[in-house]
Amino acid sequence: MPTDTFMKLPIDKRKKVIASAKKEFSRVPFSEVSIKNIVEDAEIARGSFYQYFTSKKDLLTYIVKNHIYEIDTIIEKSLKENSGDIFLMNISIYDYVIQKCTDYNEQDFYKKIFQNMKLCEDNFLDIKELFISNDISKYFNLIDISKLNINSREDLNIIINLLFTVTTKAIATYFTYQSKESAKAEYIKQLEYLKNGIYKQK
Amino acid sequence: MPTDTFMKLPIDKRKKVIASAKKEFSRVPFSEVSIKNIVEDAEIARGSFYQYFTSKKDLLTYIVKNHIYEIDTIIEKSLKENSGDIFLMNISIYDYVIQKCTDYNEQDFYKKIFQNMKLCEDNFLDIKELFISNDISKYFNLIDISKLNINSREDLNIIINLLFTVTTKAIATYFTYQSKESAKAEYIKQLEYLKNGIYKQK
DNA sequence: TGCAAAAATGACACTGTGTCATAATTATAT
DNA sequence: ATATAATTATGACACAGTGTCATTTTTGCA
Repeated sequence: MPTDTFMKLPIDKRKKVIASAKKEFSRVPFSEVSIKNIVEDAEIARGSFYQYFTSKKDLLTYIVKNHIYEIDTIIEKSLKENSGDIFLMNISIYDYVIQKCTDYNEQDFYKKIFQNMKLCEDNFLDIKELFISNDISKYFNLIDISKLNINSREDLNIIINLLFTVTTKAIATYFTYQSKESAKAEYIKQLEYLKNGIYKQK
Repeated sequence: MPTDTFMKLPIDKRKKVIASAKKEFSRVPFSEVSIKNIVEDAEIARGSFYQYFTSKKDLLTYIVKNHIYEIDTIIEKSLKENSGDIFLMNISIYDYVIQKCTDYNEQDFYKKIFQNMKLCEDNFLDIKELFISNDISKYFNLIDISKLNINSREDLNIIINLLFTVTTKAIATYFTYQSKESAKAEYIKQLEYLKNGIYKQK
């Protein structure tokens, strides 16, 4: 989290810093982002940056979480409105993230974020750390398992992970597609295969 | 690719450079890997490094591809031996990569590689660029589609991508698991869900 | 108005980068 | 064996960017 100092800044100055940061994060992958460029573009002293943020990671996490802050709410809402359907829940996450990230001409920024997201949590830039605040297992009781082909709580976990893997990849891929419609169509089709199986049913 | 100069080096010197590089790549994620550390550990001059490799990326790609060079052969072999079953093909890829990467005490190295692999191709450290040399569509005619629930060539592509996403993630996750057995068990279960569907079949 | 707390500043010491002129070694021709 | 050309090795060098911190400037408030 940014420091109090940053939070108390006049809104215009704060916006300018964030705008410069987004510009830089849109330019190159995370590891190549230069704080020098950000402070020059935002016209603040180098030292000031470190009075506002503890690190590059701190800054990026703040920007992203500040923008995509409702995921938990979206998950809960979707499950309640769709009688616990985990497929619709995943589509809700997908739609929400896509909508948020393509609004306000932020495509370049989020394209970079998603493309550079790690496959697996190591340092960070892992989708889970960046977006999902807590353990999603708290929503397990909202899921309707009667339609699912599971024998244990373990199985449910495996299914959730499987769906999450596919949704995450689909979001990341979305930004590289020419046609946004076919990106979504392909994702929906993948979910259909997950639902009914790739094999022909007898 | 490394330069001719590197290739013509005495085997011992080459091995020493590669060993030092692996040590460094095992220590930190790609972006933090320092060529300074590598040349010091390998006891070569800084300038020599740049006479051998054009970049850090060049070096890493060489090491990995040099070690995991048979993926294409594995895919072809598996499809031919298992009458075109794409699920068994994915398991073959999984097994081959895991076996290669856990042999020779290279776990730390490959753990770092997979954990820092990108979700999507941007710069690189994308699994596709690193491992798969060519378009896999050349194996399409080896796949038995009679068992699959598809209506078009497009559908087959979607299925392949879906499976590949899941397999890639499973490989990456493998290195973070305590129990290697349960890592594989979970992957196999995910494939079962992909095969027969998450929904109960009537 | 004065003074303490908060915020801003940029020079500084560091770390690491890739290059390149020069030196050392090796290969080839006579 | 020797001269010469080609290849390879070397580390100093100029750069770019980092995070810190002593100092200056601004702000809030008694």
